[in-house]
Amino acid sequence: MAAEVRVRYAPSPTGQPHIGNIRTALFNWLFARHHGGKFIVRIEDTDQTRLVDGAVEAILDGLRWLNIDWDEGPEVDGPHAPYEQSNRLEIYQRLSEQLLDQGNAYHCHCSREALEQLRKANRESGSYSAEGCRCRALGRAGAVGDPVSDGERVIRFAMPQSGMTQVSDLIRGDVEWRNDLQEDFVILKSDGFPTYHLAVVADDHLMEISHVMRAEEWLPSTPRHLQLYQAFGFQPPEFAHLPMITGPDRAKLSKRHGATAIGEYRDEGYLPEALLNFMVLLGWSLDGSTEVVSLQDIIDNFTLDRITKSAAIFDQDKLLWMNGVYIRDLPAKDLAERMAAYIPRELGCDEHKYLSNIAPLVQERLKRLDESDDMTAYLFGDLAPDYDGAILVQKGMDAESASDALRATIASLEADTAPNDFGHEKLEAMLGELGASLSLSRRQFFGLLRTASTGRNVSPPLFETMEVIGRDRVMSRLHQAAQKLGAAV
RNA sequence: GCCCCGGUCGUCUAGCCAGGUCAGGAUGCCACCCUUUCAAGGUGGAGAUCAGGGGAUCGAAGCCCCUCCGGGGUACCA
Repeated sequence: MAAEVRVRYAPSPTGQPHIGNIRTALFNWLFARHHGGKFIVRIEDTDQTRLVDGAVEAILDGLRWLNIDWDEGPEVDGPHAPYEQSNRLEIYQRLSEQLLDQGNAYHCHCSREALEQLRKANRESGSYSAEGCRCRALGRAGAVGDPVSDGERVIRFAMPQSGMTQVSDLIRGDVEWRNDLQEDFVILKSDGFPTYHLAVVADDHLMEISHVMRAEEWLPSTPRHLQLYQAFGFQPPEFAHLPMITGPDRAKLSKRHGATAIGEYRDEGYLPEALLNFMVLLGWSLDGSTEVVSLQDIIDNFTLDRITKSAAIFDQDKLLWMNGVYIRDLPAKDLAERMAAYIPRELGCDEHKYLSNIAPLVQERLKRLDESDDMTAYLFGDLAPDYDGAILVQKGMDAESASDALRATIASLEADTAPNDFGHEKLEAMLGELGASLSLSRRQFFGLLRTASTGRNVSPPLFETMEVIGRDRVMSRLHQAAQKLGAAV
């Protein structure tokens, strides 16, 4: 690779940025960073009918969230600005004129319906045939002379009617197409906007893109692009068509497969670094055995020869596992801060501090950050007063023995602990001994205390949890539990 | 219909290009260990006739041919 590596991510702002789309961005970015090249973002807003408000911002937010930075593009600009195709219309129009002049393009007045008929009539190939549409034969002069449909005309590229077009794809190898099977595709629409094909070729050339890395769904349109490069006399870039990401049914990932927008993953509490690690493994591998890879190692080893050819199903289960791995790997303070973002209350200064005491307790139980609120609810404030007292009674006990055990615990704690003397080690020693004298199993006794202290029968280790909750609140919760049991007895 | 790409455990994949030990790892699932619950961790297990069929070879997941299946593309969408 002699020249500088320049790759681009070229999304259309037609909705929420898709996970498959973002994966393409990620691969381009990794490739650029691996080669010390440039990563460019270009907004392909050539379809005026599908624009969605706020989509550009959502796309950029998605990139930022994953920590993918761009060297040229919206907000940062660069030597090839503007980076929104809607602001580059003159370029495409000028280029279309050039093709018209060269005889590589022509005006076409045919209606969609007429073309549809043509395609149907051509049952064998099912494609539009230049023979049916006479516009190409009319040439430039003929088209201009038709005042009636002047406003409806488009410009089509005149595909060569013989020969082959071949690409040496960096991932798929040599692929070739018969030119006579290709349609004369539209390059400039009747509204004056270019189609993807014209715009992408023009801008990739103008922006000096060295490698076009895009999803496999683009492979079939590559011969069109190659022919455009040739007609313009431009040197084509290298092409690398990435395997697609599919849903469990192996069809192209779409909304019906559940969460597909990058923002949903953020909202559900996935760590960006975990999602990134997971996504890169969809189609790329370091060595076949390493799964958790640091970003630096990914960048250092990100080469095209390690990219798979086959499409990959997006496996939520494995993502969840990996998210857990990354959560467990976080420094407690960092985890606490991230958890705070998922607790839908304003946390005071004390509560933030408290949260960093809690974080280590829930760390290895947390799979997603959005569980933070529920998983810490009983640690904050007062216990929900209305949990069912019946869950206090553990397997193999009755309410009376539970009640007795609770009263004994209360008495013992009141006598032998103080607010500043409520450490988990001491609690464990004390209550372990007490439990032994009670003719209850550890499981039963500790289970009872767990439920009484937390209102749940699942929690982090009991004594650490009690310590974090603190003596005052533990005592009041024990009393509360005793009352519930008293009512039941 | 036509064109193109793909096909290794349920899933992500290593191995393929430069044929040669029980096809390796991870996830998910199951069991056991640890254990005050849930997790985490540890150990083990089930799970792939390498899509199928031919062929050349002493030898094929790898090379060649055919078939099947899956997907993508066939728009004045990207």
